[in-house]
Amino acid sequence: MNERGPRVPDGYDPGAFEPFAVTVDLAVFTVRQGALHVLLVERGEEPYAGWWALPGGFVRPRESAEEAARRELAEETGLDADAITALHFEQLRTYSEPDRDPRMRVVSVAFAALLPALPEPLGGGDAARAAHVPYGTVHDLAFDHGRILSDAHRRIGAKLEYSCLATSFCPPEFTLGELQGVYETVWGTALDRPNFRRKVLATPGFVEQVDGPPRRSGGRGKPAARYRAGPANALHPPLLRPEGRPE
Amino acid sequence: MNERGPRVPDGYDPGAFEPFAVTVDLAVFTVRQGALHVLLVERGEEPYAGWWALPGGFVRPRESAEEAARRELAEETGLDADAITALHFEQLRTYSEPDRDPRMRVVSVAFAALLPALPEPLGGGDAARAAHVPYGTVHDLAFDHGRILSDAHRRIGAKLEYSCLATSFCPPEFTLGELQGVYETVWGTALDRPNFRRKVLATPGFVEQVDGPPRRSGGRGKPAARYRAGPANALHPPLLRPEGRPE
DNA sequence: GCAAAAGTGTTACAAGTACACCCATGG
DNA sequence: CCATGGGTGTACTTGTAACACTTTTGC
Repeated sequence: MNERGPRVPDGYDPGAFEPFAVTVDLAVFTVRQGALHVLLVERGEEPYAGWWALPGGFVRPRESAEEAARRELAEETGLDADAITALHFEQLRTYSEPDRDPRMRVVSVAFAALLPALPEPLGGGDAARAAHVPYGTVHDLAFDHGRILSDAHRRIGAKLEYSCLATSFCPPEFTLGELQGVYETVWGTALDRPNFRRKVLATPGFVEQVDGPPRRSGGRGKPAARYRAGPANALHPPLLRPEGRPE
Repeated sequence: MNERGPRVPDGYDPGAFEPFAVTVDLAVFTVRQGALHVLLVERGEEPYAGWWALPGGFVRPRESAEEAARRELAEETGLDADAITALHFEQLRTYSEPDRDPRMRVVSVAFAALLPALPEPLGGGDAARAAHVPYGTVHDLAFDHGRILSDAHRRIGAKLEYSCLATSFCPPEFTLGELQGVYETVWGTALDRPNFRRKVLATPGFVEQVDGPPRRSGGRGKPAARYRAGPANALHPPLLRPEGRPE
């Protein structure tokens, strides 16, 4: 039967169907010290007590999944609302297998978010235990979160190829070396610097040079010019990874 | 608060939160007579009685959204289970704005499906009124289905660029002219035939030539060689549309 | 001076674009 | 014999890959 068609006129009685819980799960990525990190929280109760899990929570009655995702991220990281609205947020897909949560029927909308490597304000939120963990070091996540996380990683990697997404991993001003580092850590491959440079600068609106003194990127080496993200959000032609396979 | 964390120990009482209805909505595309068509159903009841809408329905207590989508499509088209499992099915995204359905809180997981232009078995299903409508001719759809449909169209168009998806629009055996027609009708642009041909044949596993007599594609012209879909599902390098902008 | 990082140049090759042209069939 | 769609060849342009080389800093 099709409850939205004319054949089930009582299909809209809120008590006529089994209730679903709707949650959001967040895959929050950061590039720190040349390694890709993910924000994880430690569960305090059964099931999976003591396990690492993706941050997330219930969608409230009067908010959309996107709003819930932003709210949860704010609570988990302690970032203020302005910072949250600025960063890249993207719906991944929805996980709805009947037994993905042993307690009840939970349908979860997964999101990916990209953070620049800010001074770590964790603990400012109300999360019991939360940490940016290097991607790939925690293999057993609660529920189906391991699958969600690997789906998110694959998606982010693919999007770097044809979008300007990489700047979302960077602070407001960055060097081309840092930008290249984002690609290299997410993809796990080395890139040719001269070619990367040309490619980025040849794409109009990807990055804009910032006037002013060049920036020191730590210790040795020639000071690099500073750039900020440009208005473009698509890359044409795409910046394909060496042996890349999309999707 | 975060009901999946340790701070809300009663967060799992099924009655403790407002119930959500979870539905699936389907954007079912076909290429017929050189035009892109979408499967729409006419609503029989309020709200939006008499309006065209995407087919869809509630997710049942023991099925995933993917299973619900396949079941609904079978009911709507009358196709048998084998045909349904064979065709391309893809989760698009989830629409969760609180007021997208005026009656109650409905979270809908949207799917896109691609059908080859089969002999139309519509009415074999139990849909009141369903039809393959040329894409773009119906502008006012019920609920937020207009938005879902345009999102689906954009996604399908983008996926043609880097996946072997186009063969899903074709019958088991097809000509390169028909395959090119799929690209041209979905993208709305003309393609150079010699280049298209070379590109497709140069991608290993995209199509495989079928031995046997060449096929007449209607009336005039040289008979074309027949092909079937190959084992590949990604296109490397991608087949970019003339002035394509992804996403 | 040496290592490290930024930045420039060059060359060889692969891929995409835009055509002109021939082939087989139906009317 | 001509319109129509299938199929081949080719020159031109663009993009990519690889790598040599110079510049500017810290130590």
